[in-house]
Amino acid sequence: MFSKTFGYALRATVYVAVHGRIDKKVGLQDISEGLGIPHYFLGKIMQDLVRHGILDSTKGPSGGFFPNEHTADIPLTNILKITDGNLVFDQCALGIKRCNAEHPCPLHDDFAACQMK
Amino acid sequence: MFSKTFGYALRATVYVAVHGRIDKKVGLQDISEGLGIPHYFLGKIMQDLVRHGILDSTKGPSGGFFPNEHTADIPLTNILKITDGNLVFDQCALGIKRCNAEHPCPLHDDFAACQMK
DNA sequence: CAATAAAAAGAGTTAAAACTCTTTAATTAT
DNA sequence: ATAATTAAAGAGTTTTAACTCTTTTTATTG
Repeated sequence: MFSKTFGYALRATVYVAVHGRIDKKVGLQDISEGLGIPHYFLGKIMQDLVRHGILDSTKGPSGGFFPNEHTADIPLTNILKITDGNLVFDQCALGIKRCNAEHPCPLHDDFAACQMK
Repeated sequence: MFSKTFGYALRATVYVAVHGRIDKKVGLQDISEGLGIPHYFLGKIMQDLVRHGILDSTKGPSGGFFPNEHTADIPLTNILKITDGNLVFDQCALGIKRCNAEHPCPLHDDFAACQMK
């Protein structure tokens, strides 16, 4: 349902939001040790988060990751979309192919209400 | 977080509970077509459910799957344990290795409350 | 009791997710 | 300017989950 990658991304974002500022960047090493996430793998995930504007980063000595003006307001679902794509959002909660507004499954309406696309 | 297999198992169990009785068995074909789950794969999953007593089955012509006296009362978490193991239950919600009752993470207590082992 | 129909069991293959390593580019400090 | 440091990018490998096929066992029915 949710990938491990999503969990890592979420936790790393919170970690940077809590520990970092523009004048106090958080290094990859620091995050991966602090959260127990494989170093190289987390690198890839962080790349993605920065690319999508969830966080900012700089290279070079004393470089690292830090929150930007949006970070605190980003809906969790944005991160979910980045790591896991839209699958959770555009398919039936019960996996029924012909489920739609006309022929809703028992969960259709409740589920639609919390998808907030 | 939850495997696809778990979703299949859950849906198939409900399908059999709804459509089957001891004198009206539900065939694998029927379930897999009704729910859009790959035939052979579902076979494996059903095997497991029967082995663990979630459902009953008989072989032979007009054989198939049917609910037993427990089926309706089985906690969803039993099925989760069968398909996904205990991982969801015995590790920290935030994935922090040194999280425990003494050194709880922010979610520890809330999460423990809903693990109901 | 033979033929048939169904699930169970065994033994895989394929595809996707998780993870690693190496090289390159950017930044800082000397 | 050069060396050092750090993230980005590229190009993988490994592991796990998802899925498939074949053979065997069990039950039913004519």
